[in-house]
Amino acid sequence: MALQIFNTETRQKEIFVPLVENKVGMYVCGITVYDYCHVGHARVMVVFDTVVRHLRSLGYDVNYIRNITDIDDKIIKRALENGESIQQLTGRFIDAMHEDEAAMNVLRPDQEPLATEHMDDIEGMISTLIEKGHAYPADNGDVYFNVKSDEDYGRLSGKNIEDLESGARVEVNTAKRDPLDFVLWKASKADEPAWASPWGQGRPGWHIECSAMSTKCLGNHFDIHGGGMDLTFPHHENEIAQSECATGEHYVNTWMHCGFVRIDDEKMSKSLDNFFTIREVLKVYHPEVIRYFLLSSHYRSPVNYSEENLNIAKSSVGRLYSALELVTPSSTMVENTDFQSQFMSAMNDDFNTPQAFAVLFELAKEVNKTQSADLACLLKTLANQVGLLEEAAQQFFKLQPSDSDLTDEAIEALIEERATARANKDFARSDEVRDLLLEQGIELLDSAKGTSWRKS
RNA sequence: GGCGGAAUAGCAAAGUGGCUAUGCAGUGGAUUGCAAAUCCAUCUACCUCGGUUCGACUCCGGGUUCCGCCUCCA
Repeated sequence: MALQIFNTETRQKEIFVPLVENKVGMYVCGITVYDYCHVGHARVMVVFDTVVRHLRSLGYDVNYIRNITDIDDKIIKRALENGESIQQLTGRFIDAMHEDEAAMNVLRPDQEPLATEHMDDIEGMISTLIEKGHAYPADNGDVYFNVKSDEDYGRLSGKNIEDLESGARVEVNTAKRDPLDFVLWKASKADEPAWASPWGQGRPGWHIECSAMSTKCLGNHFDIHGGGMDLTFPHHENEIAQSECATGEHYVNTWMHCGFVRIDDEKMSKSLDNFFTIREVLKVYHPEVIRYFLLSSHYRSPVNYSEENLNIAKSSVGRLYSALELVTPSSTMVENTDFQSQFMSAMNDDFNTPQAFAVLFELAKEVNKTQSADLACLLKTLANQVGLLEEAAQQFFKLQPSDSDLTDEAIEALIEERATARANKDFARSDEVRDLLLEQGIELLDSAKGTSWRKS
């Protein structure tokens, strides 16, 4: 089964055909760095990381670009509040973002362009748009994109200009010729950071940086562009308008958008102040549990953040690891099994991770039953393709975040003591030790090979 | 108001015009000194009303409810 991807623009799954054979150019809208990343950001990171991993496993040479927005109104405001420079603020949160990603097994993109480092490209694209009559400098020093000059405007989000006009909110900005026009270049006030431009001191509008940087990194026309669903309109719609009006070429073949993380059936977002940061959640759950949770529903569906659902994810990942704890994977994988082809088919069907997970569970059952080290290797290999089961199995169960104060040495000592008691058939003491450890969230598992432990 | 997406067992979540999805939890059994893990068996489903069909959870139409975008948002 060939890879099919749901394209937001056509609202259907399409067989993926890259522009250049065996190569994929992919751009994903990253985050604006003025705070810690939350679980909603984590989903975008994990989903597109999984997309890239799968494309690579299919043999594509992927050039994965994800930008960082390091200049905008919120950044300016937050830096002012904190009494620090913009560079200090963004630098801190870029580092924090990289830590969070690394924790969740998210591979770094090939390039992470910063808006502030591409002012020339941004300026160039704005100039071209003005030359071609698609943009105009206004009296207040701003430069706007003229939406009416783009006949195709609205095709990604399925909106038409008339509907947008009738639904337009009260426009306070009178410098625009039309309420639908959006800003490409913002004139700066006296105390704001500014870059020189033919239109005076200012900074870029939000949408233009992605058009300029994606074109710079991937060319005028590339394969895949992704982001969260909330970016479909206006951000990506505006990107298409800017890019296609500037270059005269088709901009992007496949648009991918991932669904929201919800809390109590509401979108997790900064403006609703109902978010959990990645680092908060990592204090309670192992990174692979979070990763599993985020991939346990299809990327376009909403996923509900709750303790119950995280706990389900924890138990589920535990089941997969149990198989690998029971059977040490060999170094030779069995190729061309049904499991492998089912797994690949699921992933080829618009990255159907829940279906792929079902295959992993069936494979885990088979590993448990047959004790096949080769199948265990297959399980690990396939799971690795979606960034799971990368830990040593024994380690996974010991690395669960918990409140226990016991050191590994203390646990091992108690296990020793219990072993002696058991050898002497002192089962009362043996059970005492088991209960003692259980109170600390430590579970003991006896087997022919001896006693192992895990944090519950 | 415009546009778009959802409704599946206790919970989570795929999928299909007729055949056990899967995971978590529950129940019974095997195993265990006792447990856990594992294996076997097992109970709970497809929002509602019509239509098409030999047959619909799956297709079509009307409802209902929920969510998102239309302002910054991943």
